Amino acid sequence: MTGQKQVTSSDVAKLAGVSRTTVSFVLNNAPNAQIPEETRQRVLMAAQQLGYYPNAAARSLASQHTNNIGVLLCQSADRLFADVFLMEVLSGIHQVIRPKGYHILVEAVEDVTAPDAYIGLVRSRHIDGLMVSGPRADDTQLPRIHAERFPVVLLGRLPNSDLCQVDVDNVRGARAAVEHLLALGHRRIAFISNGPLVYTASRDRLRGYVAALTTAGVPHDESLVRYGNFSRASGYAAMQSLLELPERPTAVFVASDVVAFGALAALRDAGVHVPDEMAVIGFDDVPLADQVTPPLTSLHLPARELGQTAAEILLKLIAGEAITNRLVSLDTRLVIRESTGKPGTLQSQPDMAASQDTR
Amino acid sequence: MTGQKQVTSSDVAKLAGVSRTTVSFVLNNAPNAQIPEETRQRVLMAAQQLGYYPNAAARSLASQHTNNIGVLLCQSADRLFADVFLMEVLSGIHQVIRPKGYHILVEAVEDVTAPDAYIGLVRSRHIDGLMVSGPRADDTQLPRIHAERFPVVLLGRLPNSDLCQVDVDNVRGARAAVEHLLALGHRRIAFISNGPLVYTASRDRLRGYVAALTTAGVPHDESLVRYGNFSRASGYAAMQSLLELPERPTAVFVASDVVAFGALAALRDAGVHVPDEMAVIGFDDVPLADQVTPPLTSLHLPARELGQTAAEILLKLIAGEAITNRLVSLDTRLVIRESTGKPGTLQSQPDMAASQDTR
DNA sequence: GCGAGTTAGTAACTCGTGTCACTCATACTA
DNA sequence: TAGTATGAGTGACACGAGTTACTAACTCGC
Repeated sequence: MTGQKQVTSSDVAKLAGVSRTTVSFVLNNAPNAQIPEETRQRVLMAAQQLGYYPNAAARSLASQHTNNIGVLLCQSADRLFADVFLMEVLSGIHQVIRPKGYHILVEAVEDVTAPDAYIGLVRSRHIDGLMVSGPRADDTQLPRIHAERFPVVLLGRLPNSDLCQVDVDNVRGARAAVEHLLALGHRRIAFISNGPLVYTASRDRLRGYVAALTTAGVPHDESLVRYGNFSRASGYAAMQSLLELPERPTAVFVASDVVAFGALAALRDAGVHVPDEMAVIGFDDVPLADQVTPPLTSLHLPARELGQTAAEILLKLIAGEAITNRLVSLDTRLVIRESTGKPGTLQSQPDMAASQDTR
Repeated sequence: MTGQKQVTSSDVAKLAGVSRTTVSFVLNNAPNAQIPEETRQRVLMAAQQLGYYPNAAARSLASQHTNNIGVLLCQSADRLFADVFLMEVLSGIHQVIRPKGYHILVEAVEDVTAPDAYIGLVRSRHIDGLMVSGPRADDTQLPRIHAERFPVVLLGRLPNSDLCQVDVDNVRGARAAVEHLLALGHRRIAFISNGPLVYTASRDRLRGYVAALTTAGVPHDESLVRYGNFSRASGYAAMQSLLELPERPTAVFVASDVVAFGALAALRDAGVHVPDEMAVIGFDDVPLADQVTPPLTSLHLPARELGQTAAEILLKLIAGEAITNRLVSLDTRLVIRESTGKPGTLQSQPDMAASQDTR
């Protein structure tokens, strides 16, 4: 297609006056072969001069590895948020993987349950390892691939699986959120979930909420719990419903920033002042969480770090190393803004590794 | 690494009782070879039964194409926005490319000016074509790759280049924004750029602003122009400066939503009501443009369509087809929200293909 | 029954690199 | 001097598929 004749290792060998084998040894720093510095330099010069780049396909064919890792995106319901989140994750993966000479093959799949959704990627030896973002329990290919001992790391939780998994510690994050509200003096704290409880993340965030209350000796009032569905609208509705309660909560933990935006809108429309009449804390710390009125206190997801650690694990798996810790949980970071009260106005009681927003 | 023995076409041939050549012919639907249906079925069954997937490397080596296309991200200054935007673009590319059997190799590069930044991807025949997002004029590899007649499509503008380019029509978009304000009756309209004028996009948006005013016979007042730098803070400062003018504008076109968020904050802090005392219109229509107070009227960037058209062009280039239109401009779409006034309250004068926000 | 034309299928070469096993000097040892 | 290391480098095969040029068998017309 390009019309350009490819420079091969034979050309380099010819120019350097050595055999092709020697060229290969020099360029790959073969540990066994002894090559005198003088020859080495001659080969390197020749390669440089000709602008030689080894053919990737030939190299893969011979060496049995591609230096590609696959990133499979099974986009979940919260698209909007997933977008920006995933780009950060990708960036983290890239950061770790590039210095080792790997490339990223991105694959999005609409229907993971299709029998041929992505197994071809693995079987055709397109990639050396696979990263699955948003794994699903009804994915039948994952077990098969795992059974073939193909390196796989999941970004997200998949219960009852012994695959390597990297995820955010949703329970601890939710706990931290509620503890922050408790530390500010709130006792009547409501909860709006990010999504339905079929999602592990939603379940875990609810669990963290309950746990924090229990630990603090605050009774868990079921009537203060509402469910969102990842959308702004669901947050609006949930908050409206909470406002109709005979005894209003003084604070609400919304397990998703986007849903929290809806809640904020509902509060504004109802003329309820945030944070004086109602403190609001979100989750995810989406990029524009500090742009709304009032700027939203939230829990920052370590997206880049998720990508990095997952990539490190995957590289180990590819190298055949043993993984000691198959379930990694990364901590969220509490970012305090104005929606929970101006810092310092109330009792400021540093409960966790909380950081002021410095964007 | 995986320990699993790969199924080869020889295995399939053996099982089907034919030669390897026949297997290849059947599986690739070779147009020349005549294969009776009965044999065809036998081969297909055998392949199916063994779970045969052709080895990608071997296939690439023999056929001289990889079925991979590279997407190079040269992240620009407006990172925050780029993230979500790029994911949309990727999605569009994927949509077009996947059905044709192509995969996406994502590569981010921090320093494009490095002599070896990404040319290896091309030279090593890792990919069949390249898409460059955010191309830069000081990129020295691009001309070299182009000279080798390697298929390349740019996402963005690169003046003085005969490479294929797909971009948003920033001039027309800006024009539409200002025309909307004019149609609402505004005459004193300020401008805040998204970034410094070294960026083509910034220059074009300014040009569109001036063009719209000129066409409408409104004199262009230089004192109403301010420059942002992609950040919220720059928008805040720019708007403050505009508010200090002896004769305030009644509307402002901010050539970036993020910068516009800053402007909105400045207006709120100054107690200026939007849109009654000051109409504000943004550009980009970032996902949370409808989440701020008041929801921001903006121009929607067709991110997915950008990816799609770029992908279509790249596929044509790879196939060796001639490209008639090397400079494609996609139109933005005016999304009217509350920051320019409730629709219908003033004279509603449909100026362009404006659509109500239906998110 | 014979050449021409078609059908069905294959042997053998190619793609470019990695790597094992082996050679040929030269240097060192006893 | 014979024998053995060691250093420097190569020949040849493997990797798995695409593809060209060819053959063998079979059909048809006369």
